[in-house]
Amino acid sequence: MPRKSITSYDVAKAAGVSQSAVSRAFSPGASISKPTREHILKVAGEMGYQPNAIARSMSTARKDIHQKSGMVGVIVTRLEDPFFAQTIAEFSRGIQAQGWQMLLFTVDTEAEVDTALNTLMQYKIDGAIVLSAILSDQMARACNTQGIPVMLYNRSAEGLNASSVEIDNHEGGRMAADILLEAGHTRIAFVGGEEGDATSTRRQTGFEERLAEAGRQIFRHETGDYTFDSGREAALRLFARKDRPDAVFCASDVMALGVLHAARNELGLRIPEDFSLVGFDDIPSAGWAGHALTTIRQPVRRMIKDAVDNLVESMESPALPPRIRRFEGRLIIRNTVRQVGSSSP
Amino acid sequence: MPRKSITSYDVAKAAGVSQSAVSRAFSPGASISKPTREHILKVAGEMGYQPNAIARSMSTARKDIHQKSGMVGVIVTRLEDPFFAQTIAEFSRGIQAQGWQMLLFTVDTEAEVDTALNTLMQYKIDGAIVLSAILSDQMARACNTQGIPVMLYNRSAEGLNASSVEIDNHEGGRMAADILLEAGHTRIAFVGGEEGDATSTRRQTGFEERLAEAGRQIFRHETGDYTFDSGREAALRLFARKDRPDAVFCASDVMALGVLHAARNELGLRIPEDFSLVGFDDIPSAGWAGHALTTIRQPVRRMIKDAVDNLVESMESPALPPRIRRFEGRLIIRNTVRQVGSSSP
DNA sequence: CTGAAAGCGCTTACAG
DNA sequence: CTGAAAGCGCTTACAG
Repeated sequence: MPRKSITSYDVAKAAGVSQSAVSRAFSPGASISKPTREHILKVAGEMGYQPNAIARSMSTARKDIHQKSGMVGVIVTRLEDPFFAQTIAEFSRGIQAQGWQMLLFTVDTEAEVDTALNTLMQYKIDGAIVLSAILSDQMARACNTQGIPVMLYNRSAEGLNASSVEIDNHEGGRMAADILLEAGHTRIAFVGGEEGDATSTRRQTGFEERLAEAGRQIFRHETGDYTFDSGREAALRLFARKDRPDAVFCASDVMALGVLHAARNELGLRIPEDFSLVGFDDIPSAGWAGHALTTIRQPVRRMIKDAVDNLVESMESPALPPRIRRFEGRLIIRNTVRQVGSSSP
Repeated sequence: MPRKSITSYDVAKAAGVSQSAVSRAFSPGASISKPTREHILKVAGEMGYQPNAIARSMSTARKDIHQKSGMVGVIVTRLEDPFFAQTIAEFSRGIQAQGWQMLLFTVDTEAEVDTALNTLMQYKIDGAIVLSAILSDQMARACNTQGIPVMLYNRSAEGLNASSVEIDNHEGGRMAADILLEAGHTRIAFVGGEEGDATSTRRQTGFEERLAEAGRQIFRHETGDYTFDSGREAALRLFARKDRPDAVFCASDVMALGVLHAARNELGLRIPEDFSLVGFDDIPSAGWAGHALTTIRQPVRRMIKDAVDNLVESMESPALPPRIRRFEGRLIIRNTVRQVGSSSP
């Protein structure tokens, strides 16, 4: 027995004004006298009236102007990953704080991003955030002609008409190499993401570059998929052979924790006595006492605030050109890297 | 230079048919001939036309019928918590699989749930999911009269006109007590959520009930807020005194991991040699090799599938009465509880 | 400041 | 099966 919800006409009748007046009472800058607005708001409150956001969005469509829905679409893969969970949580708060709603779309592979965005566009989102994935050139153009700004997070744009916010992966890779070289390591392994993964590739490139400056190169390369289990398996492979690495750099904390747990509890190795370990991201569990993972921290809060602010600006001024922003990571020294001098007898 | 997006009128003109025909071509069961539909779909495809979901939602509003938007609102607190991250990830996939979109609202305290729901209702959501929180009686009624079914997850309803899916917390508490009693423990502490937290209270009640049956009671009670840090602090308090517990049951895995890390790495205690530890939920990191936490598993997949299916049914048949569903947890024995007989010399 | 009216892009009885 | 038209609940020029 659902009843029809009450509309601005109902309120108008009850308040003895026109429907336009009711609409104006609920529009912040509208031209309406203070007493009229207050009276209407009072009557509306008593009746439990709430403006219909869908109808508002509908009527907001004008010639050559993108229809405003008040919603921003967010596309994410692997939401169960702590790094993304934290990211989505921050985005959600940030978007709400600015008065927008978040339409969330979960995708399993990067290939689905275009389709997801397409679906979201049918809902007339005012802007889109794509996490750790890239969209096609064609899709970027479609967003562009429809006046929908796109923000790439944890990826960068390169020629696509999209803003982006990401960590300086190359420099982060260099930092990781730095501390491992400083500790005197020589057989340094790298556990990265799958072949072609942009983030992992950049971290690796920076890492190798710094290694090369010291006359070294990666001792062994393993591939994972950013899950704990893939880190665990990489560790098993890494330490199965006789010539073991004396240090491991992982392209993410989650994988590093997989390495750490497998090494300590399945392989009986000590960290950092038997090998040093460095991660990337600084997710909450990296700091837990029993992990104390040395890692490269991403300033997530600042990065997300920047991303949200920039997207909001673009949604409000569609003419704004896209902006690419890169943040610096910071080395967080905890207990998984051998101290200089404390190693050799 | 955003261009106006193309509408069904544009397609109609290009295809030489009426606008109604275009609309029908995109409505699954509509009365339209196969050749006409195919022709329209072809032309539309070439033009890149996509129906406007907002307009569709608008025109779907009819007398005494709730306007369908195709969106379900989801309200969550603490999305950064692994348990909720996993939950939201599953909900997102489940909702999408059924053809709905997810409008996500993050809230900091339970008091904000009503307001959040109110906002979501302005967007004419077809249904709502509230995670680990309860809404007011009044709000439940408002949803009811507007024909919006509400699904409570991880909470139960009791008289509210809302469906719910949750674990049997009472029985889960009993299970935890069971294994601890069986291991021969006598000084059993409990780390729960804040005063009045429904979930924690139920787990505690079941736990105490089983303890009482064995002629025992809780040795010490600590309070946390479901965060890792609060578990850590509870452990510090618990083991600061001379008369220490020999077992700890935590109302969540996250808190149990806080206890575990603090005990091992800050207090120098061994688990289960110095005390046994049991958690609740079985989040992914509970199973990591270095944790191997004994816990009560929630069948999350099944629970969420059930919740989504039930909500979808209610959205499609508004007359359906709410349904309360409780799932059984399962004891997952790992390495944090002392084996029987291996304790005393 | 206020009201009457057009328009947003669809869906769906209503007639043919 | 098909088209003309009303209607969904708003916003916003346009006149007063």
